[in-house]
This record gives sequence, structure tokens and C-alpha cells, in this order.
Amino acid sequence: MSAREQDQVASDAGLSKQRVVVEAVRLADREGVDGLSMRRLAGALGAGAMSLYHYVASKEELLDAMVDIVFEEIELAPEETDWQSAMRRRAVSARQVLARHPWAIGLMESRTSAGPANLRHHEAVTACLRRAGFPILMATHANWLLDSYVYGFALQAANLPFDTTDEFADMAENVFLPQLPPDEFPYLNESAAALVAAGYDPAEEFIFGLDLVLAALEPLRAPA
Amino acid sequence: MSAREQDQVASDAGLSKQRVVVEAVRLADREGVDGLSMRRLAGALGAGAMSLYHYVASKEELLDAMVDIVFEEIELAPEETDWQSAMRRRAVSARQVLARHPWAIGLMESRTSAGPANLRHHEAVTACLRRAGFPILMATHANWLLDSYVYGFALQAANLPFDTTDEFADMAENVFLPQLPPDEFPYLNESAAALVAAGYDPAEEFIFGLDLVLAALEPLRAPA
DNA sequence: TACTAGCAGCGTACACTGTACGATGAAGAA
DNA sequence: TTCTTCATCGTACAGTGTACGCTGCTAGTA
Repeated sequence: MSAREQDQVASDAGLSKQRVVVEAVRLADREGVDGLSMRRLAGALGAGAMSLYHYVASKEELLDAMVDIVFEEIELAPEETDWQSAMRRRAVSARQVLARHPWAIGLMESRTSAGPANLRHHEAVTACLRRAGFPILMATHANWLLDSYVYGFALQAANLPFDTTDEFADMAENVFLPQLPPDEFPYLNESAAALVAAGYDPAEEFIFGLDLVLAALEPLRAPA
Repeated sequence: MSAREQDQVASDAGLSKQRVVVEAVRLADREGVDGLSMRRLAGALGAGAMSLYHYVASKEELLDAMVDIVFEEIELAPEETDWQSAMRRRAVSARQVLARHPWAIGLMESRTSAGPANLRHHEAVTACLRRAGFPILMATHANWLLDSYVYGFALQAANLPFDTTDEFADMAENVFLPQLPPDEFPYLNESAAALVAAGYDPAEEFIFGLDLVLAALEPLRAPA
């Protein structure tokens, strides 16, 4: 089958691995990963359940492919700017993508194989750090630190029920504070009240830690 | 039922929420969270499947309770030392616990309710930071940064197939390097080779980023 | 044209899941 | 004795992943 015909099929009614995986991502975004079953996915594609197995060896492989599609949405570290700007852009992009597909975070654990998109990111990040003058070991440390921060932040943000200043204030006053006995949790009470009063904005939290980490990494560069 | 009788039941053949949840954690450790079904759990407890529902409203609630048990294993931030030592101890303990129960990391996402053990940790960490002189907003930032690093690191470590210098060298030489075309991934090739040659030890990776973060947070303290 | 091979698609079936419902039997109270 | 309460569990049902094998279409060959 020629490449042209493949495109034809993919954009038409016929199935293809692309179409299956993309629709699976859409379904998981809409209904969560628990709502993703082979039968429902097939239904969304107007096909029979077993037809999917012509494009995907198993549900596990489907999940792997879904995770890799998510990685493809993340901006690669750009080459033309200074290393801190490049790392910041990639981290912010990753955070946005993982906020769009929160199910992908939990899926990364238990999935040993790094997909091709994941590998390309590691290469681009390593390239950026090495060109900025980080020795190999320091670039490895920086890679771990940055990825840990991004994934960990996304993981925490995924189960918090607020994204904006107003939502935070609402949750703090109507849910957190009433549930936290002041004598048992004095500091949490103090914090929640003070953050609400100060108009705390959760959306800015990510950048703060990110910039702190980037600044702390700066001295680890060797003079070029 | 008195507290004594409850203990009796818990330590005897009879069921109890404690016994159910503890056995569920053991099963998940042994077989992964996918291998944990109500029927298998009941079997491990020598009971019928439906008996579990007298102690747990649903499997969701069971998973919540399992996550909270895991949090209980993490050392609370000690009060008697300087803030950096206290934070380091807690972070190292959390990393160890999450390495023992890797399934718990993926479970945290999708679980909105913070259990009591989780709340106690946040209180203890906040208390430590506040006493060390961090203003409320800075303590919040530090909390996010430290937790993100710990969880993100645990998440990454959970799907890596190596823990020691030897395992890393073996994987790098026999799996990574043969799979990475040098022209497409020049920097990853260079890094893998250099790290193997230098006897890279993955076990030390966690402390490096942790100490870097702690040092970067130090200047954010306000003078007491 | 007729025959064939390969292949996309899918219907059925099986072992397994979470759990609703109701039965069973034991223990204690009246 | 009878009644209530409660832990335990058997059965059943809808839904899961997927092995197996049947269709019908298309391309190629003779």
C-alpha cells in the first residue's frame, strides 16, 4: 500500500493505527482512562471491538502509543535561545500538555519502554544542556531534576480541585478550612487563611519553582 | 464493639478494615495494582469476595485507604533539627517508601481527597518551614517544589529498569546504546557511554537534586 | 474470465472484573 | 422462645480484554 493510499485510508472511514490511537486519547481526555474500553473505543470509531486488534497488539500497546502521542504534543527544546529560556519553554509546554491529558501522568509509571517521542525530548534537552556548557554528569543531574519537577508538579496539580485564584479561595474557605481542626492543623489553617487573603494564584506556582531550579543549575555550567 | 474487641478481631482470623487494607497493600506490592482484585484479595484473607464490602464501601475507597497507609509509612519531618536536615530526612523517607510501593504513585493522580496521613505531613512540613523563618507564601512555594521533586523523581525511578551502578551499565551497554542510532541521538550516545565509563550510580541521583533545591530555598527565609 | 491469496473487519465465546441483592447462621436481648 | 442485629457469603449481572475463526473484498495471476 502506497503512502498516498495510507493517507486516504487514515482520513477516510477506514481504520488505521493513527486514527485508533488519536481517538483513544480523545476518549481518555473526555471520560478518563477508566472509561476507555476497547468496545467503547471501537464504538467511537464506528467499528467492531476486535477490529482494533489489527492495528494494536493489545490494550497495553495502545496505552504506550497514547503516552507517546502525548509526548509528541510537547514542544521540543528550541535551539536558538539561551539554555534557561529553552528549558523554560519546554517545561511550560510539558506542564500544559499534561494538564490537558492528566491520565497520561499515571500511565507513565508501569510503562518501562520509553517511546520515540520521549527519546527525542531527552536528546533535545541533553543537547541544549551540553551546548550550554554543562558537563555530562551535570547535564544528567539537570535532566533528572527538571523532569522530576515537571512530572511531580503535574501529578500534584492533577488532583487539586482548583486552577484559579477564585477557585482556590472558594475551596479553601468552603472545604479545606471547615475540615481542618485548628488545634490539630494550626499551620495549615494559618496558611490557607493568609493565602486566600493575599489572593494566591495557583497558576503562577509552577513558574516559581521552575525558575528557582533553573537559577540553581546555572553555576553548574563549566566555562566554555 | 469495644476497642479491645476490635483489636481482638484484627489480630485474629476475623476481618477488619485494617487487615483488609494491609493485605491489599501487600498484594499490590507483590503483583502490582493490576493484580489486585477483590476476589484475589478475599482469597488471600481466606474470605469470600463480598465479605470485604462490610469494611470498604467500594474498591475506590479501598484504594484511597491503601494510599493513606503508604503515606503513614513516610517519616514525619522531625522537629529538633535544622530545617534542611528535617526536609532531607522526610524526602529520603518518602522516596524509599514510594520505591517500595511504586503503584501508589500512579494512584495519587485521580484521587482528589487527601487522606489524614497526607494532611499530617503537609502540616508537619509547613510547621518546619514556618519555624525556620519562611514567610507563608515562600513556605507554600517550598512545599510545592519539594513535593513535586519527590513525587516526580519517584515516578521516573519507578519505570527505570536499573537501580545500581552495575544494572545501569548493563542496561546502557546492552539495551540503550544498541537501540539509539548515533546520528539521530548523538548526545544520548555520548552521555550513556560516558556515564558507564565513569561508573555512574543512580542511587545518588536523588540526593543531588534534593540538596540543590534545599540550598536554593535557603535564601528565601526571612530573618527571624 | 476464473481462481487464488491475503487481509480488513468482526461475531462469538471465555475467563475475569466490580458489586447489587438476598440468604444464612450466630449472638444477644426481650 | 422469639426477635433483632450483624458478619459472612453465594449467586447473578453487566462489563472487561482478547483468542479463535468466519466473512467478504481486493489484487494479482493464469
